[in-house]
Amino acid sequence: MFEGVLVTTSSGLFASFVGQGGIFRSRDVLRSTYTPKELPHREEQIQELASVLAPALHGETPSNILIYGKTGTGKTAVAKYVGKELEEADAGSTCSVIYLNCEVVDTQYRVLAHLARHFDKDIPMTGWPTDQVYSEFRNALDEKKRVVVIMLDEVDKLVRKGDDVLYNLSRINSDLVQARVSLIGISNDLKFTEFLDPRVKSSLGEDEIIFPPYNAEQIQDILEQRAELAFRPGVLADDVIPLCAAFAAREHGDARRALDLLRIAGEIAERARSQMITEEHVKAARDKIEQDRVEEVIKTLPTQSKLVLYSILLLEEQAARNITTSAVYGMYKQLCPLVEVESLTHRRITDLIAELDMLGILHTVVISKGRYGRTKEISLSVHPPKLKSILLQDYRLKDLANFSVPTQARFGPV
DNA sequence: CCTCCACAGGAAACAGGGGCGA
DNA sequence: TCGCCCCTGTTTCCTGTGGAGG
Repeated sequence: MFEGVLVTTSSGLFASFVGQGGIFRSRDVLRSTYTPKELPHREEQIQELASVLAPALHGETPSNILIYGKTGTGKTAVAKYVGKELEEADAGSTCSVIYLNCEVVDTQYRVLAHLARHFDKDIPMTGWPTDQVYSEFRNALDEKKRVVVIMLDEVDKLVRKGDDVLYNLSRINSDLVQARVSLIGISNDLKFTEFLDPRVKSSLGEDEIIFPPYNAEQIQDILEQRAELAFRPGVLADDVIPLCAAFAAREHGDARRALDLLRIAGEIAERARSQMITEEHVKAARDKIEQDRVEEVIKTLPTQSKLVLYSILLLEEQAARNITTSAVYGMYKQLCPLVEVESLTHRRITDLIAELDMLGILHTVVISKGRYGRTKEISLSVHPPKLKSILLQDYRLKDLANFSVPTQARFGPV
């Protein structure tokens, strides 16, 4: 039955993927790592940052800057863009820009090693005393007259682990004879300076730039600009971009979300061998993103919460109607010894159920049954078989796989 | 209209693990 | 190194409450 098909495509497993026109011209354009040539609706911030950094071109030291803004507001893109422009505008090659992401490079040693390597210094991954790495870096830096702009993306991650680096870097200029350093801190936590050493705070925050969230129209512009590069002409249905923008604007103006949505919609359309991306694909993409989020949340839940979820799952499986907190607690009590977990109190389970409700995994309603008391009715908002398979991925719960409800539990003494 | 069920959910105490200064 | 404090998750104790049945 399938032989015919196999023979015709035997030229290669991927033949059908190569042959078909495809939707994407370049899907990387829609990834967050891509830095576009133009940044719509960020002209103001670009100007501000550029005017602060401009003195570097005359060999003067620019002020240190802190850049604030929520995720997906273009902080990193603007910083990288301006950095690139600065290096290109610099004729005498006296200034350079070093970008590093403090979420990846997250300790004092690694930051300094990274900086020193930028000047072709050989620094081992580990082993040297930190101050040796520091002086190595400083010497390399001071070899000639130049201005170095250091961009620290997600500085807040660095602060959590002690801000010694920031302190050292912020006063490195007094240690230098020829070279000059200017710092740019990028943070999405507006309050992170509260945890900062006051000296670092005042030196780092000489200048501040705030990035407001995008609104729906602005996101739409960004999407249109990227879509032109990312997709083949004519594959986008008219309402796709406005829809993506509307979904993302609802989530506090995060452009990254909008781009993800568009990219995933494209991937879904491509997989479906569709010639066009339609509204349906965008909705499917939104659902997929939401599903992935829920899956991630469930996977990282503490064991106790997973047990509670599993209890509700079992109750749902035996088609119990109106699942109450105490029914869940009864089931939970039975499960605990099976996985060798200390059981918590009823009160605590009430809270765990409330948390699961908050996360959108459950849905609960408080109802009063008059004479017969007051309870919470609980229902799952995740597809039960799916939930089961996610929960059983946890090795601690594997013993529950073939557990079935003892009958006397259902019709036990009243 | 009143009662009283069977819980919800607030308040406070508690446990124990980690970080920090002396 | 020790003691102290703080933070988070938990327990204990408690008060509050919507509405069916009397």
